[in-house]
Amino acid sequence: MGTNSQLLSDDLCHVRCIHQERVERAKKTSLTENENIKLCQLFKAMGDTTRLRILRALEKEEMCVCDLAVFLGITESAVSHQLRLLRQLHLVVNRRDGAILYYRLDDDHVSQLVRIALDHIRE
Amino acid sequence: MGTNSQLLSDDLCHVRCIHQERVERAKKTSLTENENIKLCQLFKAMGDTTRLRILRALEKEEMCVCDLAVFLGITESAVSHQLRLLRQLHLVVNRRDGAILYYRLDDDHVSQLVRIALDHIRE
DNA sequence: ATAATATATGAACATATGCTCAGGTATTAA
DNA sequence: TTAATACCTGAGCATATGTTCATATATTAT
Repeated sequence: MGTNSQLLSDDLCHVRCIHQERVERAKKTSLTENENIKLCQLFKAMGDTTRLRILRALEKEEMCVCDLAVFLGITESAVSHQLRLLRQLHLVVNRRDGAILYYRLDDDHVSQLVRIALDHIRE
Repeated sequence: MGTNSQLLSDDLCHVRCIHQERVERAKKTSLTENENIKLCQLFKAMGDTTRLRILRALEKEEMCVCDLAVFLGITESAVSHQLRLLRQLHLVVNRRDGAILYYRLDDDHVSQLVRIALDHIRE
């Protein structure tokens, strides 16, 4: 007979667990389901080549859909789909000037995230 | 006859472009292909519920594979697959203590990224 | 050595994702 | 009003992704 916490766990479901206390602490300090999902959506949005290039481009100056389509080498439809997603996550906003919609970053969080991420990959 | 830059673009491929200068500037200031891919990989890695929960848990204290499996409610195999990915991107590292591998965050970039992302979704 | 434990790996499968195409809406110009 | 421009949306399709299962490797205990 040992004192390993694995002996305390339920063997019926064949679960091994060395440090039950760590698991409990992790559960207690974890984010809410809703926060976790929103965080994931944000990072996932930035984890795509096309969307990241869009965000990087808008960091410098506002652009319209067809500008971005030419810059990226994809259809305006594809750009529009991605911009909708970025809008929903409050990463970009637009202003209308006649028939043209100019997109820009919503706030500077994107720039901050990119800066830190660059720090990471360059170290 | 107008002065819109769209008239200067090549009509053969049916490409519209309002602001050719902006496209050029975006191209000039864009990241290298390699940097772009690495940035995407980093954000994509954090853009998944399971991996983000792993990273958040390891922010507090180091854990082994079976701890994480119990915490997450998935198989150790699934955890191991995800940890390999996080290792390859230098987001986590491990130390061996006998047969057990303890995982922890590689550096504090993850914490910084999460903090800024939380600022964004909470505003 | 042999068995048990802890983790890693490859294959397979269901789901998610990003793109294009076709067509739709909104704004402007004739 | 009609045509043209700028953008949006839904469907369909090819690819990517995350999980489990079966199995392999590495370490420890008997």
